Amino acid sequence: MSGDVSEEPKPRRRQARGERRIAQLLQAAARVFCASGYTATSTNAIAREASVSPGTLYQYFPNKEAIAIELGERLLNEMREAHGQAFTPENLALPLPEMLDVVVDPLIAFNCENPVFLALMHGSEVPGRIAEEHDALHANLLASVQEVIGHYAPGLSAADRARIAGMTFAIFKGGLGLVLAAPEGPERDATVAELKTALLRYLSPLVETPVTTSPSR
Amino acid sequence: MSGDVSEEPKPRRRQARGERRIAQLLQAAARVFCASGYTATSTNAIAREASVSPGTLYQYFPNKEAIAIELGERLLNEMREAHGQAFTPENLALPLPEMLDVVVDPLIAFNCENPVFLALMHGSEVPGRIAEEHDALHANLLASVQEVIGHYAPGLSAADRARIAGMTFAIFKGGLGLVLAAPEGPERDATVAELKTALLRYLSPLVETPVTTSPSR
Amino acid sequence: MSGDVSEEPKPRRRQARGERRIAQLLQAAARVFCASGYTATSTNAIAREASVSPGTLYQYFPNKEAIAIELGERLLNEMREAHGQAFTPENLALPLPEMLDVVVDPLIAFNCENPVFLALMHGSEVPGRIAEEHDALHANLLASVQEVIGHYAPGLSAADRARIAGMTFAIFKGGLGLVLAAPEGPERDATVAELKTALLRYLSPLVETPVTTSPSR
Amino acid sequence: MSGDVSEEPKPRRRQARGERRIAQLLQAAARVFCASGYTATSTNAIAREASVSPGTLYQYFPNKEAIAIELGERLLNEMREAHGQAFTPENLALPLPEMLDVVVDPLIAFNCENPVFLALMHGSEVPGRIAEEHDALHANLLASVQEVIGHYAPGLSAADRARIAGMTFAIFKGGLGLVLAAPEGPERDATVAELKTALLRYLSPLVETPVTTSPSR
DNA sequence: GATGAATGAGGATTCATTCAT
DNA sequence: TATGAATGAATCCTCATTCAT
Repeated sequence: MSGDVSEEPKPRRRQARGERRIAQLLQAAARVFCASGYTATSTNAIAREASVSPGTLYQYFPNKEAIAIELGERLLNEMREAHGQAFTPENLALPLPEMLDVVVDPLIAFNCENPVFLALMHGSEVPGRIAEEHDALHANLLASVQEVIGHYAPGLSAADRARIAGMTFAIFKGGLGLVLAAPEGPERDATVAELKTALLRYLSPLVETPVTTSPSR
Repeated sequence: MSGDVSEEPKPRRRQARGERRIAQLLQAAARVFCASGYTATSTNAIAREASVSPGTLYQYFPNKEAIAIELGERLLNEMREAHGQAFTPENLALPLPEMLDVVVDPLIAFNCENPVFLALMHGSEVPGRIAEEHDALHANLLASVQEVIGHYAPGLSAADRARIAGMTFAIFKGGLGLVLAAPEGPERDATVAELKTALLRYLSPLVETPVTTSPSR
Repeated sequence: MSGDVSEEPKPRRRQARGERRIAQLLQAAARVFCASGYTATSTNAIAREASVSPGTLYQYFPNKEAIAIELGERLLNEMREAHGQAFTPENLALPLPEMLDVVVDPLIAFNCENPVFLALMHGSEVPGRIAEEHDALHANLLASVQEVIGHYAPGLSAADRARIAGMTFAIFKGGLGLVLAAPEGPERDATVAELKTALLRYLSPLVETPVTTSPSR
Repeated sequence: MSGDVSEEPKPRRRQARGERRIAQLLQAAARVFCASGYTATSTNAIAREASVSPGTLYQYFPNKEAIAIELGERLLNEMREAHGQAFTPENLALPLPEMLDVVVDPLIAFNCENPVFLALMHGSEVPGRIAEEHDALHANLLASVQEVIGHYAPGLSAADRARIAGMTFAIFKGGLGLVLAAPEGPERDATVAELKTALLRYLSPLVETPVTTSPSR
């Protein structure tokens, strides 16, 4: 790991160059996916957007699907790195409204800067069925939501938790779409606030507090 | 020449045949849209599914867009005819929870029988931007939601009402996706219940009643 | 021819009806050929222009080619009937300039009223090779020109006469195109005059007169 | 990095290959246009004739029109390069008969070697109307003819010159068709001679010479 | 006869993917 | 590695022609 210095420089440079190419291609893909949707995006268009030849694209990705998968993974990691502290024990100890602020705001911010994220999750657009390339992303995020739900409502059955997490995630995705569609500025802010309101209203009753007024469930 | 009976049969039959063909094509299109998504669906695939030659398809529709539009319109009308009584004055006079039962259940039932409906609304998959062919459908439904919202919360500003209607519709669409993804049976029923819960929790605080039970906002 | 009256009425009517249909179709074809050219014209377009179903068209003509052929033949006959007296012995006895007036003017007039004629002769547009459907028309007219040439210059060898007739006809067709392209009015008239001048200049030297003014050959 | 030799070969080769492909496609197009006429020619047929896939054709030309345009331009340039000296001051100073020899012969020779030229000018076959893709070619040549006419008959009004140039060009095109239709050998030669005769006879009277015998105009 | 629905091969064009350079 | 030319299957759509009514 430390020793063999003589042989590595070139590979490293190559790897570095390769990494740069990959990043370049993924960014281009992100832009084109956003502009045209995943299905309607052609690999040639991605290559063109990346100012690279189609051959080069295929040197790094076997096909369009692989690009979507890699892009999704990277975004997920990036999100985790940037805002992963959202799910720290301290945050999870916060009361629900505060937790939502701390967790949802950065999530939305991240998605505003990376609108592909939602594009990838809408994925192959077939409602109810999610294509392989977008599945991992989806499953991953859903798992996080489940975890949080489980934290705030530990008494739920696995099925209930899954269902509630699914609904929460669905609300979030739907609201996120509205947020991204709103023009930046007060309108978008209001939409964000509305989304948080919706989530709060949906989730509050689940939180087991000593004094619950409405046993709505 | 004598009675005006002799002339009608043929045109009528023709029209009937044409109507049947159109229906057949639209049903085929519905199936293929559901299976592959709107964008990825080819007109040839629709023709094949309808056991018809491509030329025949083009005798009735100038292009894929037109199929989507016609399909959307018909579904909308069908829905209105079947469950249009949902928005009767009597129903709008019901308390929110009952109204949701009366309105949402048939809507969901309709969508379970016509899953294209959601596929069409997800439309061209680019989040935030809705293609022409799906726009009308979307706008139409959104208008209905706005109306209902306005009915239950007449004091809202136009902007607020629009935002809330948008969020309500988004929640509905998201939940509907979950419902359609759930296998028929108790799981689907539970998902439907969950969706109604979500909508109820989101909308209850808007209802201006003297005595509000849950001061969640 | 005289007796059998009882059976004919119906067939006759039928034939009459058929003739009307055929005329209607040919007129429609003429219009469409003129507007789009022979090759680019579809049989469906002809049927539509004739306000008739494609099936009906094919009841009278086996294919597009047959339409062109029949149209050409009819035009030729019409032309002969209307202006066939052009080639009477008296006219052929006229001096060349007068003959040209008497022959060319009606020809051009006829073509101005029936611009398909030229469209059909340009035919399948492959220069030098003339498709079957337009060949007969061409050959027929060329034969007439040869006859006239032979009349005015009886001393020519068959080959010379054929060549000169070909060139004469080519000049006429070329000039006719210019005439049809010119807007009706003085410009068209001038073009007609120019065409006659060209023909006269080309043909004068062939006329064997004792005193030839221009020894250009 | 040291000499600028290392970088050029590839681009150059690429360009050379591209040029070769374009040339190959244009030659193939020329052959097919000649054989079937412009309208009836399909891009697939051109690709097949060029032993190339349809995709390759579309890498170089956006559509059939572009092929015709490029082909026309190249032929025009080629013609100008090969026989452009035709319109030198010296030639224009020649008496009409000699000028025709010097100008028409090479023109015809060029067209015999490139019969597409005429096919392109006959163009979209609708008499009187010339499609965009063939218009430039036509206009260009017509302008040349006008220039020459203007040189030999400077006293003409613009309208007269235009009309005479049009007629001259029409005669030339018509005669050229006959030439191309004639089998190579004495028959073709005779046809060429006949065409020159026709042009000479048509144009001679225009030439303002001190002693004109027949003021036919 | 007349209709117009139906066919299916064919045309223009695109695109994921491969390959020689 | 990088290029971009090349491929050919697949798309959308048209059209000559046929056929049931």
